[in-house]
Amino acid sequence: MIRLIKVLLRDGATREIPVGTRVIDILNDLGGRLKKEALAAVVNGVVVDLTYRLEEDVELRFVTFEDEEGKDVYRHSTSHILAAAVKRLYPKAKLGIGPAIKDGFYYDFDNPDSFTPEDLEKIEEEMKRIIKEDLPFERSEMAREEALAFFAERGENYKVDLIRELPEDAVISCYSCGEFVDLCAGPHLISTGKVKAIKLLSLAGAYWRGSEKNPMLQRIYGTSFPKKSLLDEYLAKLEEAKKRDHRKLGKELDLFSIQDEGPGFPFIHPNGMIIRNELENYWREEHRAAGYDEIKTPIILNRVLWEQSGHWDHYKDNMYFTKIDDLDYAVKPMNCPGSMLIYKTKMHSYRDLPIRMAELGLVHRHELSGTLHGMMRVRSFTQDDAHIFVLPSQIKDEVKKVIDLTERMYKTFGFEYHLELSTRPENSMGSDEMWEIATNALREVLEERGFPYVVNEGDGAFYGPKIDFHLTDSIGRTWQCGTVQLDFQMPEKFELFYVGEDGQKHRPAVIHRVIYGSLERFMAVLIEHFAGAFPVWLAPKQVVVIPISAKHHQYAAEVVERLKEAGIRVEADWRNEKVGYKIREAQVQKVPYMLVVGDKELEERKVSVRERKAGDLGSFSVADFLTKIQAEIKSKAR
RNA sequence: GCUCACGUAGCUCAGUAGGUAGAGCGCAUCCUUGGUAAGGAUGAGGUCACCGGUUCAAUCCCGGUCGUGAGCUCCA
Repeated sequence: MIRLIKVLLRDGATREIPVGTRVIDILNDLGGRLKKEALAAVVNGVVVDLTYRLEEDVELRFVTFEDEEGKDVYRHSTSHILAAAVKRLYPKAKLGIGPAIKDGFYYDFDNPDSFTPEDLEKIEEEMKRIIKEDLPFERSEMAREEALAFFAERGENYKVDLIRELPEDAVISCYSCGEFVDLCAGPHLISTGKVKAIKLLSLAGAYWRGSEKNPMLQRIYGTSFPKKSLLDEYLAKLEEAKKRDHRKLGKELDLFSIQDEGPGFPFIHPNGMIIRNELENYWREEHRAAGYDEIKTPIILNRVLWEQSGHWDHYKDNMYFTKIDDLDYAVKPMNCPGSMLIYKTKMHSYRDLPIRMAELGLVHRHELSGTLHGMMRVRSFTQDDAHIFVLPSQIKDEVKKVIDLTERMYKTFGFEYHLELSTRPENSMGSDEMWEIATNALREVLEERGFPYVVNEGDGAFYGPKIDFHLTDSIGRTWQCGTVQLDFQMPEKFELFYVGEDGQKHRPAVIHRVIYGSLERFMAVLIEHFAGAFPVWLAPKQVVVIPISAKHHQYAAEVVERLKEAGIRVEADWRNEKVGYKIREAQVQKVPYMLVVGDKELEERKVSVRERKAGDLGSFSVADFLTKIQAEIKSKAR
């Protein structure tokens, strides 16, 4: 008598099937689209192979490429195909690891010779062959000793490493496709033929297990999709990202430059300064309204201060030093100590708190040369910093206000964002209790406000936990910009106090926070977000007047003059060229408005308005155009 | 910092199997006065990243330095 078990499917239906039935048999029974598209199954919340045998009553659902779990299985299986191809072509290559990642997968190899881009093409061809062979992925389990011997015999010392690190009771499984066998927890696709469209993308070095003490392996990145059209779409997205690269646009639009004479120290050109000043103006407006005072503190301060703040012990590797009259000084990597000193210059009553001190502070940090990246990752940058000195009872309320302000400002630019909470790092100061209290305070704010958030264990600042804002740009990439950090350490180190209701000295808490993060990075993100086509309020050049021929120069000059008087950033293109040529130039420079003036406009005292995206808007009087553009600037329309 | 690749005119890039270089765009001058994404002609512009080595001769080969890119690690 065969025992029957119950399977609860996603639609709520229950099936009775003989024990030991494979999930694929149920799938075949279900038929329909799912039968073609299912990649793996989830049994009681665990992702398994389609060949998995059911032994007890379970909840079962199938996953396709639409599901994250499905994508992961798909890409992970493709990484095995990559490894199999590399092993065929380069038998001496040793295997590292090969996981699925966002948008694709990678596999690390230790090969005596380094791979070249030509090798990548060969490997891709071999992968296609393996896919064509439609080799089944087969799971097998091994005892620990057996697995160690198996991989040791094949010279796979990295795999041996991995097995050694597995917990005693772990099930050690391997998957094979054809002659290729890899240590792997799985699950995998039914066979290599399931993979339709593949592309190897790049080649890079990566330390074994992410530690610079270990040997460097060669990492091959790639991606795969169940349809060629999806792969093409993804590759087009990569192209689009390349077109938006702020380093490329920064050059083309003459916004900034980075020179050999100052790696990581950006030069901001006149066009870039216009954007930056607009950002600062907007920032000051919002901060004034939110009750902040603005300060400015020195860039170079005495060593003693940095010892007191803890930076000397916890941040020295990232700091620059100098000597003045034989005394040691440091260039500030953060603005907080300066703010602490200003707080200490006078007595504060509990009635004065919260005190919100904002500073657009230029900081310098020695980042590793290999991490520098345009204006995203630099060695000197201006933080839109603020330090809020609060009574312990005001902490949560102030953190909420900071989140509100951040939300307001990000909305202006059209960014969506998500939050991450970072907890105590290794090299940090203060007692566990203090960290506990601070971390809980931040967590409570997040929970009370109902914000979903991710926790980054051990990723906080050395003086306190933090909430980071990761904003999402117009093509779905995320960037860390804003952060709110709660700090009980600096007030302690600097012996800050306020006089309480009881006439006694009490310790305030400090909230460190930035909204843009750094003006440099924020500008870079903006450039990529808008693909260089800035909203009118930010556009370095808002209007170009285009006279049709020399006859119209005088009228064009009048128009320019009127717009200039109204505060519009306007220029005319006086060059001896045809209209189409001048329009193309303005279009390429992404100027929001072009005003064409010729005989007709001269006669009617009007301008023909062309908008960079919408095209020809027809003719306007100068006054009407001014009303329109000024309204757009005022509302910061996007 | 580490691995690999790269560094030629303001920009984007070609090139020389070792004999000191070329295109397009841009710029200048001239012709053209033209109505919504490139009119034509002429010209200027480079110690081929820097320093050393090999060679009769190096932009090219070799070594080093600096810088850039893709990643690793790290972060606003």
